[in-house]
Amino acid sequence: MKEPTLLDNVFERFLRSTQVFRNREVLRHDYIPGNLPHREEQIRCLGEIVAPVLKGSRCSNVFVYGKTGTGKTAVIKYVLNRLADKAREFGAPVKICYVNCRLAGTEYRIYSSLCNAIGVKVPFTGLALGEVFDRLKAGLDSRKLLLIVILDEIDALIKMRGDMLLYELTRINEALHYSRAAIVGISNDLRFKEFLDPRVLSSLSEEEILFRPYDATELRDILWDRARVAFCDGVLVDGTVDLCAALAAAEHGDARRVLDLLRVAGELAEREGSNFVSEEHIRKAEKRIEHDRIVETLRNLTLHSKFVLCSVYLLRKAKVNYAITGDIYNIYSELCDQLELVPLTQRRVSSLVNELDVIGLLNTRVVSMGRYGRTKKIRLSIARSLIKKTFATDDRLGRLISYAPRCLAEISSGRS
DNA sequence: TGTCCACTGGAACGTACGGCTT
DNA sequence: AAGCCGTACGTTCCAGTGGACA
Repeated sequence: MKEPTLLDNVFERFLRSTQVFRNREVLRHDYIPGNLPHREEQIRCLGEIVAPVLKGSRCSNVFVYGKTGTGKTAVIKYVLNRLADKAREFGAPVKICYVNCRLAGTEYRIYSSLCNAIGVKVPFTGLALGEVFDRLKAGLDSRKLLLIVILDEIDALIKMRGDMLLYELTRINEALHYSRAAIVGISNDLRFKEFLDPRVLSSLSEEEILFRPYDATELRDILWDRARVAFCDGVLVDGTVDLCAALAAAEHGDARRVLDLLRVAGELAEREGSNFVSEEHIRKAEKRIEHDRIVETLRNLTLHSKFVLCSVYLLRKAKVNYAITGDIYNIYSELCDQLELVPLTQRRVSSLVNELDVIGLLNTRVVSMGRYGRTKKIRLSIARSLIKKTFATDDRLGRLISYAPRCLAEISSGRS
């Protein structure tokens, strides 16, 4: 008989523990529920816009915008899935193609997704953009289809590549004789319209639908809807759902975030072997999500940004109240020397400090110290322990975390 | 009131690289 | 395969800045 391993024990405990989730998939971002509370108006509006395709006419282009987690993608997928069902029922030649522009990345890949959706084969690469577009038009016309193209995160594409693709797509019907295409553009950025050519804008925005953020009451309804399916009966203690909703409402009414919060809280309860999810679990989940976000951000920094952050860390460790650009640059250069790397210029390091400020790892403020010049006061805005823990696992940075810079004594004598 | 410090941050430019295009 | 192009990353240069200090 084999001895049970550590992992066997983990699995055993999991299987024996009381069940928290009935169906945790319901809490994932990509799950499309059968009911979308507080989006009835948008559903009806989009439904009315796309309905003409059931009678063989082209529908208007639609421009949908709203912040992340306001239900744009879910509503559109929901409505167009239903439309596709109805179209099959009535034998209408409708084809729907969903493309996430940010994930697709290039115009070529977007065209090639559209080609694949209507059954036109194109190589992964190698063709001129114009050629792929021509094949799309030819393929579309020969199949006599009503194509609805959903371009999600369209703002990401425009910012990266300009609006050429949208210009071509909004004019595609001029080149078609037997088919018609309509575009549903989805944008997270409300100012995105400013980037568009007026001709593209007027064509794309034949109809517009706005998704405003959910408030706490609406988030609570959404959450209850999902929670009833996701969790076993009696698992959610009174007040947990309300707390989740309140926390997320305070941060721009993002429904995705609230679902994450509840899922992670449930997982924490599950691991503890608890048979209910309490407010305590929600608080822990919030900390866990924030912790994971910071660790992920730290890991993904470039080497030099890590060095800059490490310099601020070392200053803070030496009890220096605040750092200024010059100090940080001195320590940073010393760290580079240690690893035999050529340091970047102070100008560049100053930009890196700004970037670290923008992503919330540093807190900076431009100050004038009179005769002693104008500079920037820089502080850490995350816990020192988090940096230590994350960088300790890195070969090179692990050494630097415990390094004592020579210039530190001079700095700390002047400013502790 | 003018000087001076220690930068800030904009602009122009160079280089490397990945991916598109022919 | 090779050229082209856009982008990211970085450098160099420099005008501008706010307040202590003489």
